[in-house]
Parts: sequence; structure tokens; C-alpha cells
Amino acid sequence: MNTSSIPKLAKGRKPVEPEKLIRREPFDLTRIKRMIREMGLKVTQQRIVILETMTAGRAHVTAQEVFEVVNARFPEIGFATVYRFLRKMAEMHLVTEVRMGGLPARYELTPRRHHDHLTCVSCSQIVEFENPKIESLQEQVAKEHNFRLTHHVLELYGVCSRCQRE
Amino acid sequence: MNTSSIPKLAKGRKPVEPEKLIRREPFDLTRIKRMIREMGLKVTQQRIVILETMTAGRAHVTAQEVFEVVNARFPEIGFATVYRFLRKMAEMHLVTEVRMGGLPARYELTPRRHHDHLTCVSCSQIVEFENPKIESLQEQVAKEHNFRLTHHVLELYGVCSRCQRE
DNA sequence: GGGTGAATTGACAATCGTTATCAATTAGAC
DNA sequence: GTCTAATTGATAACGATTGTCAATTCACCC
Repeated sequence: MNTSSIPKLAKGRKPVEPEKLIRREPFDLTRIKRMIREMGLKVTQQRIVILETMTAGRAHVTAQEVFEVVNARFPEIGFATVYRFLRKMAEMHLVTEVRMGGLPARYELTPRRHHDHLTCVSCSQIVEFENPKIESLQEQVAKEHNFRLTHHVLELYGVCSRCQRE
Repeated sequence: MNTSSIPKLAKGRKPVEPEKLIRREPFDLTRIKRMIREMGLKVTQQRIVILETMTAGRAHVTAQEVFEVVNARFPEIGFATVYRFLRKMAEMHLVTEVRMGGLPARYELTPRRHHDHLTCVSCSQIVEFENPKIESLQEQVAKEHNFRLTHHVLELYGVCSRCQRE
């Protein structure tokens, strides 16, 4: 890949569709580079762009969606690279992988506070929630069975208020 | 498919490897036929064998595992039939589909009492548990967000006591 | 700065679990 | 038994994910 073209493209002006996914301010470059280095990885232009997209974009995105945003800005970046880096970041707990049913995995920057998900089966909107009582009851269950808990998946599915009306 | 050969094979004596999966007594034929009829489906030899295997075998099996048991007894039964029927039964809530991570779906006869799973990340053993307090807290969370809850997935992962010792 | 080796990349093939297709067969109602 | 719609098995197709590998790039040394 011709990486030298990336800075050039970055300054490009052509309007990009998938940008609509972006909602938050990305972390600054220094911070992003540090995050990559802290994972024990080399700092490449691809990884900067991918991680920047993750920090800037909405949560709960699929690898495909990340790829589309990234690839729209830098067509040289292949989707294998996106997949690989997302997997690596999940491994490093920098992002969290959420798999619902047989659907493609969704990724979110690992939130400082743990939370679970409430998903609308009709419109797929995801609401995050945290409930310390449930958490502690889970710990209690694990203890009763002499398990040392490593993690858990709690996904609630239902119909949101808007979809109930329709 | 030559179904007429099935009764013949059923009496066959050749020892079958995957039988080791069987742990419980299957439901009797009359009951199994009734279950299939109650789903609004035709009673076929294939479905009898598959459902018999489900009622007789261990819980939390993959479609592939069911297929292997079934196919060992009746090589004429294709795996598309197994997949289709499992999916249909899941749809009818006769069996419950459990998907953990990106792994193949596992099926169990829907237990009379709802329960969740505690899985050992080391040896994959699955412990079932039920906790009404967690259930009601989930309802409460859904209510707070104006969702009408349809179902949920609660999977706890940890290291079982035996694996902790090793 | 340039040189070097290992990590990373992109294109693409391969794999996995699952689902669709379709002609042939079968269950169930008459 | 006859008829028709449901079911079946073989196989292709599918979508998500992972592996392969030659070419490129980063990070470190000088």
C-alpha cells in the first residue's frame, strides 16, 4: 500500500457519505499513538485511522461499518486490516466485542464503566444500562458454584416504546 | 430419501460411536409424535429420530452434534433436515437456541423452568442456574426504558473449581 | 540521513456455520 | 388407493470471519 498518499487524502475535500456515522470528537493523535504503542504494536497510518474512527464514531459498530468509514477516507485500507486490528484491540480489551444472536459482531470502545445492553428486536436500537444489583447477584451465583467469574454477557431484548406504538 | 429403510436400520445392531452422547431416556413415541403434531408439522421418521435424540441426549448440543448422532443411526438423514427442524423447534420454543460468542449455536429442550448458564472458559462445562431476583431486576430495567421485554441472554463465564486447581 | 529485519499490509482464497434452491419423495386428508 | 402440499436430501450459495503470502513499512541501528 502506498501510505505516502494517506496524509494527502486526509486533506481531501470530497464529501464522504459514511461520515454521518461520526458523532464524537476523536482522541488527539498523540493519545491514539500512545494507545497503539501500549498494546505493543507498531504505529501505522492504518491503525491510526481505524482507532481514530472508533474514538470518533458511534458505539456498537460492525467491522464492516468501520471498514466503510475508513475505506471512504482511505481506499487503500483493506478490510482484513480492519478486522485484524479490531480483533487485536478486543484481545487487549481496548474495545469490547458484542455478539448478539448470529449477527455480525459489534464493537465499542471499552467503556470506563461497565454496562449491559437492551436491544429493540424491531428497530435494533441499543440502549445501554448499568445495574449494580444485577452485577452483584451474578457474583453471588458464581460464588455459589465455586466459579471465579471472568466476564459475562447480559443482553435484554424487547420492543422499544416507539416500535410498540407502530 | 428411502424412508422405508429407516425401521430396518432402527433394528440394526452395529455399535454406534456417537451414542455416547445419550444420557437420558427418550420420551416415548406417542409423546414425540404429539409434540411434532402440536407444532403443526407432519410427523416424519426424520423428525421422530431428531426429536428423540434431543429428548434422550445431553443438553447444549450443536446442530452438528445432533446430526452426527442421528446420521450414525440413519445415514439417509441429511444435515439440512436437522438444521431446519432445530430452527423450527426453536421458533416454536420447543427447544432453546443458545449462542455464545461466535461459536456454533447450541440447542437444548426448553426447560420447564427458565434458567441461565454459567460456563467454564477452561473446560467448557455448563452449569445451569436460576435466579428470580436477577429476572425481576431485568424486568425493572426494561420498564425504566419503556421496553416490553421479549427475552434475554445471560451467560456468565468463569473458571470452575476443578480448573482453578489445575 | 540510509540499511536492516521483523511486523504489518492488502488482495484474495479458504473456512466456518448457516440458509436457500429445487427436483424427488412422502404424509395425511379424501 | 389418489392427490396435493409439505418435506426431504444433495448441493450450491451465503455472510462473517480467518488464513496465506508476497510486497511494503515501521522502528531501530548505524
